[in-house]
Amino acid sequence: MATTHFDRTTLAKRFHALSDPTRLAILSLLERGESCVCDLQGALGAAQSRLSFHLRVLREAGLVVDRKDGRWSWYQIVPDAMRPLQDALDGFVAGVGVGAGAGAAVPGSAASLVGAPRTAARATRASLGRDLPVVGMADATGCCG
Amino acid sequence: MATTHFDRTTLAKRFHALSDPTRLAILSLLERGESCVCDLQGALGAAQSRLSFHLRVLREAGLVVDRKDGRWSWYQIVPDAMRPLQDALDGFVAGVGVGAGAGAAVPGSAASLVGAPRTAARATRASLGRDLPVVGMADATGCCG
DNA sequence: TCAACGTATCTAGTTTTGTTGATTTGTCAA
DNA sequence: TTGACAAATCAACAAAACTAGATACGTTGA
Repeated sequence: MATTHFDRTTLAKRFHALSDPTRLAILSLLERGESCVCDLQGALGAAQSRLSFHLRVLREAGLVVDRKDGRWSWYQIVPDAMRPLQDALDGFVAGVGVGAGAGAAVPGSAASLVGAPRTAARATRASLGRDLPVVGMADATGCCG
Repeated sequence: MATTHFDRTTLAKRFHALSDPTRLAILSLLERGESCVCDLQGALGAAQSRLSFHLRVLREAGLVVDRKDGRWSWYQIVPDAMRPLQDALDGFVAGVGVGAGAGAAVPGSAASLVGAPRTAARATRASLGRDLPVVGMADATGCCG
C-alpha cells in the first residue's frame, strides 16, 4: 500500500509514455515477451533513431527495462510499472456515481447522462487519487452551492 | 468485443489526456461525482482559461462529458472511455512472460530480470493490442535470430 | 587490426502543448 | 435594460516533444 502512492507527476509521465501510437505499438510487440531493438525496428518499420528515442521515453518512464547482450539490446515490459496506472484508471471508473456530488445543487438527472455505472466495476480499487491532495470539494461551499 | 477495438491513435489520444498532472487532478476531483467548473477552479487554484483548456483536452478525448445548466457547466467522467485504456494496460501486463519470446535466441534468464510475473494478473485480458497490426515477430527471422 | 553491425546520442528543424491575459458569449438578477 | 458572473475562445509566447540525418560507441567476426 505504502509504496503504491505515486505523485501525479510520475503518473503523468507514465501516461505520457503511453500517449504515442509508436510507443503503444512497441509495447504491443513487447507484450509477447522480450524483444531486441532490431526486431522491433523490423516490425515497426521505423527509423532507428526514432525507435531509439521512443524506447528511451518508455525506459525513462520505467515502463520497460533494457538488457545488453553483446551488440544487442533487449527490451522488456515492467509489469509493476503499469499497476499504478491501472489503479488510477480503476479509481476514475469506480468513483463515478459513488461520490456525494460536487455541490448537490443541481445534479440529479446527470447520473443517467453517461453510461450508467457498471456493476462490473474492477475488483481492484484505486489506491491513488483518493489520498492525493484533493483540496476543497467536500463542503460544497463553491461558487454555485 | 467488436466495439472494443480502438486504433492506436485514439488510444494514444486518451492516454495523452491523462498525461498531465492538472488533468489528473481534475479527474481525481471528478471521481467523487459531477462537478462544475467553478468548483474545480477553486479546488485546483488554476486560472480559468487554463482549466478550461484542460477540460477541453479531456472532453475531446472523450474522457469527460459536460452539461450546461444555466451559467454553469458540469463535468463528469465517462467510465466507458476508460475501459479500452484499462484493457490495453491489462494486455501489457498479462502478456509479459507469456509470449514465446522475440527471437528465442538469447532470452532465458531474462524472465527473472524484472518483477516476476504476478499470478494476480488481471481477470480482464486485453482485447486490444493482440489484434492490432503487429507484423512480423512470429518467425523470429530478425537480425539477431 | 579492421570492417561491419546494432544502438545510442547529438543536432537542427518542425510540430505540438501548455500558460497567460484579453475578449466574447450566454445567463441571471437587480 | 444593464451589470455581474461562469465559461469558452482567441492571440501570443515559451517550452516540450517528435522526426530525420549524422555521428559516436561498443561488439563481433574475419
